[in-house]
Amino acid sequence: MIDLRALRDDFEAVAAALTRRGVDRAELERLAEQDARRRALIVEGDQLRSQRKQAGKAIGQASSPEERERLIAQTKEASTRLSEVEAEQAQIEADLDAALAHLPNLPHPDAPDGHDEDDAVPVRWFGTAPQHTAPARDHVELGEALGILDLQRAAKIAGTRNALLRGPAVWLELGLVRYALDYLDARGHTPVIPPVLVREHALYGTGFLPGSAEEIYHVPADDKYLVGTSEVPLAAMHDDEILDSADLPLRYAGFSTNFRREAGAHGRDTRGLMRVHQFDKVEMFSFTTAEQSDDEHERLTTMQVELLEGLGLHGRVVDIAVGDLGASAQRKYDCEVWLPGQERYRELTSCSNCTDYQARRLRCRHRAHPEEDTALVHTLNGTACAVGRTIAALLETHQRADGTVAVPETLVPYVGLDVLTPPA
RNA sequence: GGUGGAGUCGCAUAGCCUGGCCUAGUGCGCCGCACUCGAAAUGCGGUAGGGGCUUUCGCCCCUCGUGGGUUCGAAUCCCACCUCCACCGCCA
Repeated sequence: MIDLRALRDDFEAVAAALTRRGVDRAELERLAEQDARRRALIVEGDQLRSQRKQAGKAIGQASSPEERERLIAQTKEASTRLSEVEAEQAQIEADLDAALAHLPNLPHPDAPDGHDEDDAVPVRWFGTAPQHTAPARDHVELGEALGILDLQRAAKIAGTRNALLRGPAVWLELGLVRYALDYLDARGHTPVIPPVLVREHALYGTGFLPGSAEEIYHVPADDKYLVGTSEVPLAAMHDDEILDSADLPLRYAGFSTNFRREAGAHGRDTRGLMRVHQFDKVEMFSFTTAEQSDDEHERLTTMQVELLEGLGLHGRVVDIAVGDLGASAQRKYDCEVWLPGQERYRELTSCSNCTDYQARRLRCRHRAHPEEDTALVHTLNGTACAVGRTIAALLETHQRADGTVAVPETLVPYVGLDVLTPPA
């Protein structure tokens, strides 16, 4: 949620920033008008309540029954008017909240213009491009040939866009998770395994609701939701808390299974591990002060690159265009890895600075001393390892002409294997 | 799933039956001041969050789990819901 006060006090700046993201200026003007009306109602309501309070005291101390009746009649009028004012205020606040809930975050001034992934601007490259003598095979072909990926049976059990890993792929998955968690733990990110079936509030607080409802699995019997990323429970950990500024940045590494309906993705990535309804992921999450968040964004992005480089993958970091940002993000970097089987760069990880947008909804604040005012924290999230996509990239990158796939050196101790070999 | 209990200003509690001197008391914690060479102890004062108004100083309103209701007036009465705890049953 954006700051309504900023919209009031600095309308032109907010309007300029949000129109970059495609928000209609007229809508913002309407919001500003509603805000003014709301405040006028607050003033009137406060006055009426104040009157009523005074009168109520006088009634309690009335000297005679006649005096008492007279005062009661007077107060009745104020109460009637107050109920009208309160009704109008409630209505306008409901409208305002609904409209605000749909507004995206103000973009970073340096985030590039544009509408979709093609407008993203590459900012750096990492690793070296793999050289294959034979034409590269894609991860589905490789996984099936190695006997570690069974998509037919996954579909039989659960429908399309599901995967079944078996044998060495399981060690690969668990090794990747431990590799990422070890890396993060050593850098101050506390490992967390959070709940993945959560209340609506957690999704609202992180900005996924009401905007992305069609992407989220809902369990109506209990009115709960399966999260699409552990960003959701990690952010909600400090819902309605006032953190000690000295404890910031507060850093976590969440591991969870993630569920996504992929409602708008018909026809895209229908094969393999790139886009499935259920996948495991290690996620980084940081709570920082407003002053720290830009640096923390760079820090998380750097760690993402190191994690991918450590796996011998080649790719680039792109600065996502404002029109392609998620609602909560002020700026987002994606790490795109070269997939030899597809002959293109594909997003493997992604890192967003959400500034105070989630914190305002979550009422997550910090302060240094009891006598100071509170300030909203900034929240940031980034993928450390999206396991399915990473396995795809590893298979395609490290495949060899003889049909085997090398396990990168850093991963060998975690996986317990140095090569994946087709069954005899 | 069943039964019972409980949600009050950081923590612990009083207040609710009997609505109005509740501007929510008390203890602990915390901050400041005094005393002290310093500290402890002691004394005094302060100590929530949010919103609005205001050039300033300040002032006002809301929040006693949440939302409704009754009433001139609700922490207090009524209804619904949420959450937590205990025990029983079932269960990895």
